Amino acid sequence: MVRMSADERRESVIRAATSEFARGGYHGTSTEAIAKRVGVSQPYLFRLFPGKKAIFLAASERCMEDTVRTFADAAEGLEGEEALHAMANAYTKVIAEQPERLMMQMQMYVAVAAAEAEGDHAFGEAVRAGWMRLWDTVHLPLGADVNETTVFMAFGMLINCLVAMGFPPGHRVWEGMYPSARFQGRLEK
Amino acid sequence: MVRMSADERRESVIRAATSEFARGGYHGTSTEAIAKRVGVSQPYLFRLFPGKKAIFLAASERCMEDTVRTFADAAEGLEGEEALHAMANAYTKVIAEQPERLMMQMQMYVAVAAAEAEGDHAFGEAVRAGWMRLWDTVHLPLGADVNETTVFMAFGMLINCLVAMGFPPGHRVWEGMYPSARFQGRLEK
DNA sequence: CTAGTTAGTGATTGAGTACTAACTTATTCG
DNA sequence: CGAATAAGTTAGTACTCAATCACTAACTAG
Repeated sequence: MVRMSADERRESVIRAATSEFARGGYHGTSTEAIAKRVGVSQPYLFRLFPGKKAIFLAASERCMEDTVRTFADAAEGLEGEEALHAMANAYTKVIAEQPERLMMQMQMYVAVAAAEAEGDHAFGEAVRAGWMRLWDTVHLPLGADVNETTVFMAFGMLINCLVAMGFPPGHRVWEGMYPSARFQGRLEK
Repeated sequence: MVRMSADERRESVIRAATSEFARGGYHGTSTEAIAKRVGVSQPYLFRLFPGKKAIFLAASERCMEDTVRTFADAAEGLEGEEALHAMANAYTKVIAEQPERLMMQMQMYVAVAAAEAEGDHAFGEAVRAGWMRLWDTVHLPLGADVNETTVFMAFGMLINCLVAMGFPPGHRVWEGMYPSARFQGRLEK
């Protein structure tokens, strides 16, 4: 038996939960599945977190945080066309290497409506705040142009949806997306 | 007691299921909730459909069909900029009047990954086929320009996500989107 | 070495859920 | 009318799942 500090365990739980929730969504994922992936007993999760919802929230916030950082790091020190190119490339890397992060995003979005319908207003607030943080993070490097930022985010959401639907790389739906030369031409105007 | 033909009932079930699945997703929606909304006993659903998955599939296909028709009708007899404007307006109307159709789309997309992970390849195939039908439907009126079509679809997906997250009308995230004059300027180049 | 704390488990429970089987009621039509 | 058929219900089963409780094993400070 490998013992860890509670904080380290919580980290493991967040990672495992992200993978599981990304696949099955909130309701399609059992706490037992998460526990199994962590390598810990199911009841122990409830000592690390007050409940399943708290685990989902933690995974959601981590997901947003990671994405914000991805873009912030990519665009660091760059501006305009160069920043755009760098951020697009960074996201391309995420698509290939961590598609579960995109899926977790999607699961987050659809979970808001459900939560709000049940009276849980806090979750939606957190997700919207995360989105605004993400928005602002790409907005400045892109020259604070609302239209350009909106297009950038739109492409991101299209990518998420295409990945969710399982379109394989190389399929014609990706044609209008790669290379990010597309973005470049757009900014030049 | 109001009796209906099985086919009529199935229609009611599809409509009710769309509303319920849009909110809770596949796993977050019970067949009892659907039955209640239809006004029929829960076991009777299993006489109208072979199982819950079949209901979800039927609702998904209907959702795609409706969206394809929305765009086809809007763009009928129009081309280029005019078609773009008409389709954008049509979708704006859907956002306002039937947000559940957008949510059902999202639920469909995330359900594909889960289904595929469970070995159900057929559902994903159906959704991807629907997407391609939708793509082709907007592609021609937009002048068969891959880039324009991709941007159009991207905006659609961004809208879906913003609606899912519950951003209210008038919020600044919508700024870069309305009016669809945005689209017009884009095509003129 | 021992007392206290922290990490972790096993057993269980109560609520919910997809689906089945057997039965009942309305409608149609010869 | 009366029998066949189609629409619908009630009761029940087998199962899953989040959460609780009572307990044990490991680490650490004095």
